[in-house]
Amino acid sequence: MRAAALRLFAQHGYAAVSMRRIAGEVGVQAGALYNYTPDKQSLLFDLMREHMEALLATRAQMPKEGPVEALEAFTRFHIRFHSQRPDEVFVSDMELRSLEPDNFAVIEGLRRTYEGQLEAILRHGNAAGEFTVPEPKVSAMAVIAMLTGVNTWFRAGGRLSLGEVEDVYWGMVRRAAGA
Amino acid sequence: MRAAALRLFAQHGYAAVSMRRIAGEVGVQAGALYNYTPDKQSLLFDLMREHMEALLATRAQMPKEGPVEALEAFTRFHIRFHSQRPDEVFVSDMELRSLEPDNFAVIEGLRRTYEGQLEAILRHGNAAGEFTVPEPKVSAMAVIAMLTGVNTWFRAGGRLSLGEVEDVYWGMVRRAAGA
DNA sequence: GTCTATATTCTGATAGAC
DNA sequence: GTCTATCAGAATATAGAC
Repeated sequence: MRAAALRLFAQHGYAAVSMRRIAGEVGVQAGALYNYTPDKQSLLFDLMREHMEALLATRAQMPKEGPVEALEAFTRFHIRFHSQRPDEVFVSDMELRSLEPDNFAVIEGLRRTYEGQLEAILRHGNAAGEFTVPEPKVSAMAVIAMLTGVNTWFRAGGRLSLGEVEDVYWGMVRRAAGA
Repeated sequence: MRAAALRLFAQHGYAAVSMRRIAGEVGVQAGALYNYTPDKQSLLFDLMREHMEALLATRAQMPKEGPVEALEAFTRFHIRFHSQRPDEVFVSDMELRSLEPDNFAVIEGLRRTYEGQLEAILRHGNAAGEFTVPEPKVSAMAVIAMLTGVNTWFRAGGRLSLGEVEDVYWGMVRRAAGA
């Protein structure tokens, strides 16, 4: 059910997908879904929360390094992690407005935590004299927006491999940071 | 009707907004809307098409310059134009999937035209020896994603003025391009 | 744990009075 | 050009049989 909901939400949007349609994908009737989720909103919220928690948990396993290495690691990690989960990323970016206020606050908090990690890397690099980033908070959001944009066009099997895409983006991020 | 639809589509999503609700915002009954649009899909499509055409028309008025000046002008223009039309940008980015195939193809074509203009600037800069951009097409999409990201956090009256935001982003774009 | 059936509300769109 | 009324169908969610 969760896999079907994720795919359908990504493709058509939360509001445009009915519980009947999710059930149809799974091969059951609509009523059966309510044995697995209390309602449609919880289904969306759980998908988004678990995506964000997986993102933070995976990043937490990365080694602590110097600013330049940390920035490169963040860049490559972000591209790789997000390119492997296009539906989760799409839903998490597009359906924030479909969350009820309490649920929105939770997801927003997780997003800010992630942004804060990149901001910290930029600040440490500035302090160490390795970066010249005038606005670490703004720059962190700018870099994340740039990196997440990979998902809008990258397709495996295209002209560039994912590793080559990482190289291009890391080159831009490195230069943008003044490293 | 169009202003109400734009705002509601941006806030709640196309599928989540009913014609009755748009009519309620306008202060008429739902049936009256059909004197102004043949159906809901046309309403969305017209909003998106006119936004993209305004974007291209406004850019067409900009003077032709050398690569560095053109890149700075593009950067500042993109941020300014998009920050003045947050609802149009949001709908145009988020509701591509709500367009019927023929309508999608039209909007997609307009988007590619715009991306191609930035790509051309980068290619000319490379040819003139003023930029060192390894992948102009990829870099153009990366820059546009980064710049459009301003809309997700910028609010007039915050710590930074729009001009200061432009300065920060132009600094990142300039360095990323190797200019 | 899935089914059928249903309550209740809402949907896009149309017809015809005025 | 807006209204009321309506069509035909779909929405979420629930109840109760099995």
